[in-house]
Amino acid sequence: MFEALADPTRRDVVRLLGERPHRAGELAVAAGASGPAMSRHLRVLLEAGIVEDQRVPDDARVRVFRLRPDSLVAVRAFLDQVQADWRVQLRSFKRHVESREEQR
Amino acid sequence: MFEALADPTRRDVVRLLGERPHRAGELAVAAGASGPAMSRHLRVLLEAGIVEDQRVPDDARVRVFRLRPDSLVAVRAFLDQVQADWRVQLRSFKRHVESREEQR
DNA sequence: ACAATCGTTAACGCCTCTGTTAACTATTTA
DNA sequence: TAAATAGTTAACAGAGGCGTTAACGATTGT
Repeated sequence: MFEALADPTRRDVVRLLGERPHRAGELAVAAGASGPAMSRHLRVLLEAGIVEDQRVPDDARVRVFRLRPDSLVAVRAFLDQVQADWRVQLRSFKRHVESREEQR
Repeated sequence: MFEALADPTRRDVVRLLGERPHRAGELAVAAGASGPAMSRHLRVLLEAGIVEDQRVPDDARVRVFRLRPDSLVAVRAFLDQVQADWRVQLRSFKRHVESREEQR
């Protein structure tokens, strides 16, 4: 998940697929990567469940990739948990300061 | 940013620091990492701006690390942008389908 | 002064990730 | 049938990430 998004080229792909579905070759050009390189990036994203592919009926050579937006919830969940904990931490720190002030 | 969070040990550290500040040694034990390994993980997180450190006045040997929760906004911004684009995409797809249905 | 503690840095080896070139499969077109 | 197109796979090399052990610097306690 995070590992899959660690690569800048793959983040570009995710951004591009956020806008609209793309074919493999389009992604390679748009992201400035070679064919083979893009192919492996796409496999990583597929295995991470971040994208899905589909062959178009007209031309069975091309693969169209699209985003699976629900897949990013895991990343968001991580952030949510950390920041929720942080708020609890802040609250207890605030209590601590206030109790010290009462002692004056 | 994403690179810093790509490592599971570092994500553990971020989770732990979400709960409360920790000393370097505590983090090493809690995350099951050796001292030197943790030291370098912490440097990565520092350089990514995800954590900050502070030496305690009582004992100048220990370093206390705490989270900088505002630093994670960049990650959240990435997700927000992608998912906002996705919603636009969905909307235009819906229009497309509806216009096809009108043709029947 | 001496020993113990906290944490970092250095040097090494290993493994994984990434890109490139070349070859290959499958499909479409001339 | 032959050539062109879309994309993947294979084999190689380079670079960087990660962990370990050993040594080090700084601080604290006896």
